[in-house]
Amino acid sequence: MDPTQSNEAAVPLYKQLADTLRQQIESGELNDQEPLAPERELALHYKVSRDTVRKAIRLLDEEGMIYSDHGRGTFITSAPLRDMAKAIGSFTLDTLRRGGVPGQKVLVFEKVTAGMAIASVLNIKPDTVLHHVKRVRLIDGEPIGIQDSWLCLPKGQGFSREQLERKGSLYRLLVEDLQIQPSVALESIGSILACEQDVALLNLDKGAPLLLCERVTMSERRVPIEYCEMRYGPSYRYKNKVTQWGGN
Amino acid sequence: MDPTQSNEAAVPLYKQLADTLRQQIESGELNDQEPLAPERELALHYKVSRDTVRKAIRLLDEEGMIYSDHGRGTFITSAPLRDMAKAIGSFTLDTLRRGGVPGQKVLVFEKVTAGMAIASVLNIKPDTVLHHVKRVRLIDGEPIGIQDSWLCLPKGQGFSREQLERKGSLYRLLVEDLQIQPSVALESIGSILACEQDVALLNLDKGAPLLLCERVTMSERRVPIEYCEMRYGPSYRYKNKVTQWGGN
DNA sequence: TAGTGGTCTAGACCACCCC
DNA sequence: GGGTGGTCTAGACCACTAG
Repeated sequence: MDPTQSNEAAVPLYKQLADTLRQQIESGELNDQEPLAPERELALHYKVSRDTVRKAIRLLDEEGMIYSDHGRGTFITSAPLRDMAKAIGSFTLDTLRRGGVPGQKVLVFEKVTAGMAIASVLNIKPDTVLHHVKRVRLIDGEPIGIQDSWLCLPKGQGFSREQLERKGSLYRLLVEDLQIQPSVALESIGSILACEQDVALLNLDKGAPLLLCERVTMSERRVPIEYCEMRYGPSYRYKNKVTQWGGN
Repeated sequence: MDPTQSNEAAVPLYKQLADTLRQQIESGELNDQEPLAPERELALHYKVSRDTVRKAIRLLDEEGMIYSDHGRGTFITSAPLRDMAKAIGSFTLDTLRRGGVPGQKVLVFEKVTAGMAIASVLNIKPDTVLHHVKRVRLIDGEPIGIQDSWLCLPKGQGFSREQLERKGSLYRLLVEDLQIQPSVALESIGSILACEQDVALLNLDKGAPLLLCERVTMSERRVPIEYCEMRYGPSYRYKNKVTQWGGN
């Protein structure tokens, strides 16, 4: 627990501590709704300052692993709730959690120039060259949804169809191969009737209702990097966590 | 900027500072994508520690108002993105932002005993008494969605139909009248065909696709307080912000 | 009243970006 | 090299909860 020595990796102390605690929780060393050790005690035990402990706790809180009650203690979220929180934002993890095998079939892989609509949401000039990828998402080989992605990558960066098919996940390709870390995405979600192509690709009945999700993904500098349209059949459920309360 | 004196309200310093900065941004004193003053400078100017400044900045970051870049500075999110972030999680705010007038029509207001399904998601014993409220949501008087809520309130607490109709918002009723602050909600979102009742209430065509959103809302102590089923017609778009990346 | 989390401070050093 | 945000510390006091 010392990032100055062995500055290999150089993971911050509070992240190391969070990893340690996360592992303890997931391995069942600590039971649901049981209190964690008090912050001061953890600080003493791991030989870090209380502030560092608090940062680790905050991280785990944001992940939905634990929560703090003023004056009472810090408690472990119940296992069902933890599982649900983990499934959020990840087709792959959610599928695995339900015991399914995630997959994809790449239908279209091309470079295109941005039209007005996409240029507008990505905040770029029309006719900028984009990567366009159209995929069918599979669970246990069954088609579940269609994803149309338009990516605006930094000049000189790109990837091949084979690279994407090997990774199996566009997100992992961005992070691992292109060093691009998505930080925030804004989504607009609605319903729509399946068109003929949707019916054919997803193996649905005519007139089936679809979940339509449009997403703009931004890098850490809040530069839009991807616009994505997703269509899911009625059997898929999108998971979400709400933490902002404006006054519904 | 001193909570020890005039301990009226006793709003923490970093929240006061966040309010100040938020107001400056919204009033246009600072322009989009312009850098904020450096943290050390803000600390000096407002006579607080740098750590307090950082807490305020973190708060505004979570709200989507600003973002920080290591080594470069802290910048103001562009206005369109700020607006979109503000609309999240709030039917009322989103509607107002689009220039509409939000409304509601209460269809059902009753006390019921929990069935097995609802008892399970709310983590309570079956036959516990719940408030059941069914409403149609309106924009400019037009029906947009149907919401079915089951509320599990602390013993002795309750509210009347008139109270709800006066507030116009179940959320505000919880916070202002019952001192219950929602902290996290987990949602499962999918699509479904409108049934006969949906068609009639929302004034849709037969076979219209609906957005179905099921939500469990929890209090600050992670006690489930509400289960809600929402059905929206194709004209409504649900807004969402994604900040967790597990590996899509 | 004792114990917990929440806020605040002052100062230090590191990591990153850009000139 | 100079300026920025990111991490870390040690200690103080406040606010809330529970026995």
